[in-house]
Amino acid sequence: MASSRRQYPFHLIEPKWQQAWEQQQAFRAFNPGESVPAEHPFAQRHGANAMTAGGKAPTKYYILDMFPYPSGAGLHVGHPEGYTATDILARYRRAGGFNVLHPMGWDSFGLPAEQYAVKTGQHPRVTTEANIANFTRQIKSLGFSYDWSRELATTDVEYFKWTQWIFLKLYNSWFNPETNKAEPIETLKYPEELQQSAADLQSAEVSSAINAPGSGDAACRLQVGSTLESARRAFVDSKRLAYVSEAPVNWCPELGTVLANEEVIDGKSEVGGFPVIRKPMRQWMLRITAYAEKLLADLDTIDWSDSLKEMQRNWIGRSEGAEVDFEVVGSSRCDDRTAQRAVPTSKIRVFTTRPDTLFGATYMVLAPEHRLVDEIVTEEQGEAVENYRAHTARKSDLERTELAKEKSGMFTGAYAINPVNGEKIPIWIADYVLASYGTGAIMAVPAHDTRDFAFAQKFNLPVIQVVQPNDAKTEWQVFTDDGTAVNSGFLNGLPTAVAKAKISAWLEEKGLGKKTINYKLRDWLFSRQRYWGEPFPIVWKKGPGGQPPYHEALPESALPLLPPTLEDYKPTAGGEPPLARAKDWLNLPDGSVRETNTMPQWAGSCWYYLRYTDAKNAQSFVGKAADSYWMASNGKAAGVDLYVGGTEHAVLHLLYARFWHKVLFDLGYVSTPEPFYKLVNQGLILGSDGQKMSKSRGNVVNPDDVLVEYGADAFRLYEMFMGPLQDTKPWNTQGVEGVYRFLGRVWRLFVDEKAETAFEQAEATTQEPGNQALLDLILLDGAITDADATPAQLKALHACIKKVTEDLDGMRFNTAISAMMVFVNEAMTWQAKPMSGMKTFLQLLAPFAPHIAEELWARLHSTFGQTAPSLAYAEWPKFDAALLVESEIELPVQVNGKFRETIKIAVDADNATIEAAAKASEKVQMFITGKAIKKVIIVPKRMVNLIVG
RNA sequence: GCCGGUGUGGCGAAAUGGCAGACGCACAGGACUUAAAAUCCUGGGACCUUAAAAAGUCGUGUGAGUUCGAGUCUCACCACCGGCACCA
Repeated sequence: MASSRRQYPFHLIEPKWQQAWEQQQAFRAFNPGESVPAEHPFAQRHGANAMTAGGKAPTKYYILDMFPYPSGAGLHVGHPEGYTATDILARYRRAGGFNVLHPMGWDSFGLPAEQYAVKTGQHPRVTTEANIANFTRQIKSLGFSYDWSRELATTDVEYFKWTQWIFLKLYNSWFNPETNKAEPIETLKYPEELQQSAADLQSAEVSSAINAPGSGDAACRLQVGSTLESARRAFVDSKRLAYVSEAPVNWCPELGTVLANEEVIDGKSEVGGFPVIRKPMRQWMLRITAYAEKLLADLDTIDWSDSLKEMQRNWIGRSEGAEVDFEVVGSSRCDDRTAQRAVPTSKIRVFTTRPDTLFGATYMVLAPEHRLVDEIVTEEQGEAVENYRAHTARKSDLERTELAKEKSGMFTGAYAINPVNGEKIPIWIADYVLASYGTGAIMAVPAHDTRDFAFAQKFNLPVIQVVQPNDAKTEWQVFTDDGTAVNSGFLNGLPTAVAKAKISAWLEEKGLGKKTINYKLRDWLFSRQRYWGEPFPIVWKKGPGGQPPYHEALPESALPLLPPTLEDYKPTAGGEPPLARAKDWLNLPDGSVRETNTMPQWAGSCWYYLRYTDAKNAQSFVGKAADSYWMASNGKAAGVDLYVGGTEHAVLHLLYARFWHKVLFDLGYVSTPEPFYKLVNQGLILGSDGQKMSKSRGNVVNPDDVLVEYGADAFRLYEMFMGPLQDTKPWNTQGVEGVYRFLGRVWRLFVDEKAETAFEQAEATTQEPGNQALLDLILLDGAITDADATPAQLKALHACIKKVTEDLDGMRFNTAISAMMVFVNEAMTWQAKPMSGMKTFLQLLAPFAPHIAEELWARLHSTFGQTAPSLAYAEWPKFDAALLVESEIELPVQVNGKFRETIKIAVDADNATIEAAAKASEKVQMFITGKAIKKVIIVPKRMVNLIVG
């Protein structure tokens, strides 16, 4: 397989041009206000003052790759697929006259470096930096046109300082439902009872004022005897976009940390596949649910693939329905605590998407964790219910999922009244009802819900039909679609949609319920029990008079908050996060202690695209001018113009980043509501066996090896030639050989054969392997002259310009490359090669294979005594449609819709001429002689179809 | 189960409703060479017929439909890939 002879000296050309680009900082992007050095190619194209106050700044084009986690394994061939696509487009846009921002950086917090630290005691920063160095080397060897002056890593102190700063903004903001946006916490008004004096304070009233989701714990803290101050604090804390929750979380014992819902797959950790259990813990949460509606609605304003938008929609999970109150009857086990309540909790609120089936509700189910369970359970059922609750509490998510086939539950002994018909229905608890969705309680309509039906079957509960399928043949049992209401009193005969509207209005009128929208989206669990992450800029103060401690944010001036240096990176023996080991860091002089959790890896990636626009700003996370220039709305486009990365981030990174961006937008720190206008997912590259690449399968391809053998240009070209960017496709090393041969043909199209031989001989005998001077032995082919191109040559060239340009606009890299192959195949046959046309071809090739294009471009100019302008900034060629017009075309002729022959005919021939020519064709004659021609269909310039009978 | 996507030669793929398989890989034959490599040229969906060809028939997962004409549009189904999954 190894080629014994290089197709062309890429091993000299590629390092040469990579150095040249670096030396002149060719791909440095200039910010508004910057003056450009006169010798920089950007200045030569756009003027040195283009970016200064009076200058005419070119339109920006922000093209971004998802930055990688710098793992110890180094780059695999999947990374450069996206990077090559974006690089080609970045170079294409630069040639098109745009000011292109194309940066690269590192998502460098993360678990592997920490696990290595736990094992070896090596500081994660050391590992991380070594890995970044390796990634940098690999990425640079591919000749990408990144602006390295903007390089950043999420682990940089100067970067995570601002990550912490954004956290403070979240902490110090609340979502105002009236203005429908986030606002500084200062605009939050206390409810009336908290404006009064402490003496008037009734804890029950305060509880009722606090109804934000996830605020149950805050309410718990409001015991009788709270001071006004702590009550107010609890109220404010319950509204913050970053808040503390004591709810059950996904705890992964193996990883020693909690995980976000999104990081748990089938009850196992996404990383490592370890079991995850539910465990109540104190955690930091971000109130992403406040943005559910905006995150959903704004999907319509951005250009992402349908499948990706759909994934986000499903994850947000909006559903419209109604909340209905059911009165509880029967005995209530009143202990001292509940007896004191001013208003007995005699109502159970449920959420349903099918209020039209209310007449069919034959029982109710509460989640086992529902807070009313204790109050309604009867004496006789007390123990059984308690046992059931204990049993489900022990279950992990995995067990809950695995046991889902078999429903379980327990009768509480209590009954509720169905508000529409006064029927008494039993109240059960069951773990198929989730505490965290809706109200944590449902009305069960077993006739028209598969889960309720299964439950009713198991526990012998009645099933009443209330919807009649419109198709009479359909069985009504477990019919969950729309139909017509039956056995439903005043709803009878109404189609489902109408019945829903009518019952909703009726409920609202009677004060029994109201229309409601629910979301599957949960708040984002934002803390991790790890070392290698951003520490929270939070301290815990001692509560006055023996009250529980409360949290307080550090001032911005205290940022960055650095993590302490540790000897041992393991969690403490008591299960505290590793930061708790650093006693002098942990404990502050005034007796307060620092938060020991750290932020998840997603934090840093939520805003890195903003930092790139102003990477060195020491005053602000991003400057106003930089933000509004690079993230500006260009007509409809807003934010990053093109973002390319893998689908694995469809709901994690891409949802979190949109959320942060919207908060920053609401608070006035950024100028656009969405971060990424167009998003494209590159497909997976499989091993040559068609399997996912993995070490265990031994099918991993290392780019370094490919580069040694074929060079960066061939590697880039192959990655793009394999197929459409979005598709999953297998790697085939012989395919690399194919594009490598193509580059060899390009080389031989330009280079004199004898000079090539002389070069090879000299290289074989030289002592210096990388001797650049040898390249001077290369002379161009004498057939390249400054003579005019022939019409045929111009046609071939302009067809190529047209195809490559259109395909680049549509991101069809594979067909663009094939168009260049067609051109080269034809040009190889030319006796005389016109210099101007050859130059133009190099411009087309340059985005794909920049090194060989630069080398030949430079040689072409110097051979003809010209100074070569920068290829990277040379104006993209335009095609001349007039040159592509044919005087005569081949027209396919069909008889009865079957292709029979092509005829040559003038383009502008009229229909009569075409018909005559078609009939005259010898082959066509065979099929039409002796038959009557019934009809002739002529599509100009397309085809002729003769219908005979 | 629900949602989204994909099915075209030996392989990667290409085709505004109009000549299916461009371009490339692998393969076969030839030229060059003492020979090989590299390079250059030629061939190539299947079937049928033939000494060879020409001609012909079939052919884009399966089955229907729309149309003068369908890989492309519509409906039903099958397979594979990705996502979600007790969300009321």
